[in-house]
Amino acid sequence: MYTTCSSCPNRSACFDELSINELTKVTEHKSEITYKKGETIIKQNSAAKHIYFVKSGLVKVHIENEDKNLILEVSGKSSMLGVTALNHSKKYNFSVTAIETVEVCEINIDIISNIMTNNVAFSLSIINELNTSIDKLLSKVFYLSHKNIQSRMAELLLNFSDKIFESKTFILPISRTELAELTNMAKENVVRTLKDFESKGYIKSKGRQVEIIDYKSLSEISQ
Amino acid sequence: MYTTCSSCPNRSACFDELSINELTKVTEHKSEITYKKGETIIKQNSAAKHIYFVKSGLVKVHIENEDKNLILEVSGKSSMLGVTALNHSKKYNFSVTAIETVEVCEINIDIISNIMTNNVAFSLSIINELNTSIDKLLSKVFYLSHKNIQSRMAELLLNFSDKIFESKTFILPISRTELAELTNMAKENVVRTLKDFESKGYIKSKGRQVEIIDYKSLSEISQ
DNA sequence: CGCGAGCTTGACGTTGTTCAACTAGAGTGG
DNA sequence: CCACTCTAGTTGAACAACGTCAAGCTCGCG
Repeated sequence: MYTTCSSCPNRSACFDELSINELTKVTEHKSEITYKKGETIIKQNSAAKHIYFVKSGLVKVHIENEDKNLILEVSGKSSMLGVTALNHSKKYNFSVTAIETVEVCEINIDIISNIMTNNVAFSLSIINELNTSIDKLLSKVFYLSHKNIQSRMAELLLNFSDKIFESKTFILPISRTELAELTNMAKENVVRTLKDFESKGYIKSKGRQVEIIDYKSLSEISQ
Repeated sequence: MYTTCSSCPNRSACFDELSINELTKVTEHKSEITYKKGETIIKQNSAAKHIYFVKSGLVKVHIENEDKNLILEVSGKSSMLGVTALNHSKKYNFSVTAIETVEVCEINIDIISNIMTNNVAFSLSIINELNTSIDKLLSKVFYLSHKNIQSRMAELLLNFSDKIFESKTFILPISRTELAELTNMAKENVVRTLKDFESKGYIKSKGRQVEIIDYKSLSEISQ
């Protein structure tokens, strides 16, 4: 289903700064693409040609490495991906992969750059977006250096519940192994920690199905 | 010693995008301030009123927390500090403290914002700057999640040698405790790791004096 | 029905932290 | 000038947290 950017309900916030003409220009130059689970949207270190916007579905943003992967975050609709390639290297510094069926709008980076050079409000909005990314990364650095596995898992579950699914019950969109890559722990410890939370009555879970029972306790554990 | 921004040898890269008039405007509105060791330049969570530029000396960028501190990086001349407060919260998301005598230029954030709304090239340069910060944070996330203490300490020493002091011999600008906060290890392990490197002939050290002897081995350890 | 990927469990080993005690050096007041 | 104190640094031993390994299990799918 084709959507014009001017009427897209899931567009990123920075599009609010565009004029009618600019929105039309973006609409004309964008491609809407559907990725299936497991397909690569952005490949780390490749030359940046496009900026991507998630219309629907969930993706994982991750750093690839010979021995050990690292998932930075799981994000969904209205996410803007690839803006961090707007530096002198012009390369993506992470990979993005669909973890379910995902609709993405792909816009040539030159179109975006061109609009930025003519529309300061849009540039400022991009700056705001980048600063949000920096905030997230600062939280991640804190999360990795100051929290134990219980705390990291609790925070992860609350994050899924609050930010991604907006519900106390949800289906984990990723495997145990990927949960491990997202929380920086061994996959065995993902299992053990989830079991522990269940035995303490904080959650109910079966396979990927999760229900948050005791939000307050999880919140305290996650600090 | 008063310097005009147009002739400042240590100014940040984004100033290259300013017109003569804009440089004059910044020069007229900036304050040059000297901070002594231990003095706070930016306080985390305070309302952002200024952007800071380091003219000389070293600062530590850190996140404060009740029980455990976290140093993000040590930076020196030409660093731009506080741009990440250009988001809707308008608060600094970290603290910056002088670790030696530091000369700083302080510019009102409204002056910077005003120039950004009139000069797209400057905004784009700020975007580039922010993307460099993001790259650094991505490296930090990787560093924290994938490297052991030996590897982290080796990387830190090489970073001081290559980036900050540009010399095989240097004097550590921070205490063992702060080294621990920067590498996310116990201060006891900072001591042990340094001793270990010395016993293996990778470095020579006495107090804060360090000499890199076997760059190659340290580089391998740090990956 | 059997295969395989992902999941689960327990035992064990390693890494790194914590604790407690000790040392060295710098600053202070008598 | 010498005791005194205070902080930073150092050391070893005990301990906890977490990862690794190996084996067994489950469930969807051909």
